[in-house]
Amino acid sequence: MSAEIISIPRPALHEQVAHRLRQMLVENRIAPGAKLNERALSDELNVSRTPLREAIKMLAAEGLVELLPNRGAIAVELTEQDVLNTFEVMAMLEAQSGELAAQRITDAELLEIKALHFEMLAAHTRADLSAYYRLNATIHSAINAAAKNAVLSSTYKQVNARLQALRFRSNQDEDKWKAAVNEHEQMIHALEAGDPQAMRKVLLTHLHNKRDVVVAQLRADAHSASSKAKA
Amino acid sequence: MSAEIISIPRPALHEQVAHRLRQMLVENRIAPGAKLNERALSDELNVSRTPLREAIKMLAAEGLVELLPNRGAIAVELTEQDVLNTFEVMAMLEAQSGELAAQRITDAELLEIKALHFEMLAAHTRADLSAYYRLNATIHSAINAAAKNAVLSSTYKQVNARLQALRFRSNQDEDKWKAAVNEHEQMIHALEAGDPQAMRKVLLTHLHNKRDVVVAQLRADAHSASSKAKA
DNA sequence: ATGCTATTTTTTGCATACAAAATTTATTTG
DNA sequence: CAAATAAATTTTGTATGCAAAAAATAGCAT
Repeated sequence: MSAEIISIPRPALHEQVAHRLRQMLVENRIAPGAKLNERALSDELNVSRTPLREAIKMLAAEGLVELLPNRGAIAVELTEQDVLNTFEVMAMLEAQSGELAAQRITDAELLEIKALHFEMLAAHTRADLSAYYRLNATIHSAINAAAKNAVLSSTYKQVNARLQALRFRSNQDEDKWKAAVNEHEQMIHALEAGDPQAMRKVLLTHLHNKRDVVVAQLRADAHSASSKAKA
Repeated sequence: MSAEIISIPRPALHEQVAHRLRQMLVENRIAPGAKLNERALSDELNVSRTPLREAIKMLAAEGLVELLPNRGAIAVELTEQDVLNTFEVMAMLEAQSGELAAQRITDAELLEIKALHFEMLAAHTRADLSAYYRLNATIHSAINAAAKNAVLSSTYKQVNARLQALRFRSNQDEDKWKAAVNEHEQMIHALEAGDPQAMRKVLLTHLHNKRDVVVAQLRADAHSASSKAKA
């Protein structure tokens, strides 16, 4: 019997475009509230408007852009209340993921999370912010994957995506960072111990703190923006 | 100052089409696993393929259809494991909604939920299954709305949509129904008492039971299908 | 008949064309 | 000069056309 021939055809254009648009949104190359001009984007991405529009519709369903009838799409602009609401949901998704992961994680998965944790410490030591955030996100994804629930994972990814644009800029101070690292270590202990409730608790704390950092940053940004406007 | 002129333009075609496709999927007019033929659908819905394809992309992002590269889209077919995973997420979303609702519900919202509850009893008494399911869904949506978290609501709606096609058929027996009604009454008490933990608990039980009903139905269907195939 | 290959047909994916709506610019009027 | 209005431009929304891929059919060999 021949092995299944898995052709890996490059993803469809609308998928590629959706991917690139997500990146642009997360990296704030498209600012919150900014219009997504179809002609400009199709020029920039070298595709026709058809797959571009299909991608935009997907992002709208994901909650990353807002569709204005006859006026195209804009990047979502989260109010502080939106951010709080989103964190309320994220906290619950992470708590549940952690709880399930503590019950279902395999040894290999746990080892990988430990390894990622050290890599994250390395990135922080090198002051490589980009790598640090990437590894942090990867660790949380790994915990999620360990929960062995695809619906939970996809829901998590989708809600989390809305916050990525914010966290990309949020720069926490040394104390907050130490607390975060401590919480990550507690997570690893809880996973090792197979203690779902401990896992839930530390993740709720972790998300709570993350929320506070992001909201503080948000307020600082809003303030500097308004004083800039005055000047 | 003139009042804001709110033109209520009929929604864009791709929205209408998405809505109708969702309905068709929920009502099993498009069976799980069935192909969504673009030409056939655009004929049936009297639209060109462009808005149809945009709608399909939205449904894909919502998890209602699956996109097969170069082979179009099919209605998602949930395995039993998928159903269990989905209920695991739904239970958590409902539990959290209920917990928040118990803290945030207004008197008016509570009264409306009570009214809906009696309407549901009426529908059941008349053996009006369709109205019964609709009212049941409306009550759960109302609890959700009372949680005052738009992100939670939209997430809830999206995950719930995947189960609608299943529940549409699931016919519970009298005992199960009495238990469900009892749980609904407990919910109302918990909301009145403003008791988040009681609310969480009863909703977890409620979803647990719903899951069992649906899974049992699913297994019965699978069995009758396979014995039919044999004959 | 069965399995394989070639040909036709269908279907999807993408680009383009056209119509309708919104936005911008120009013009007019007080 | 400001406000209002009208014309021009841009932008979105939808339909259609064409190419590539997949599916179905037909033909052929064993």
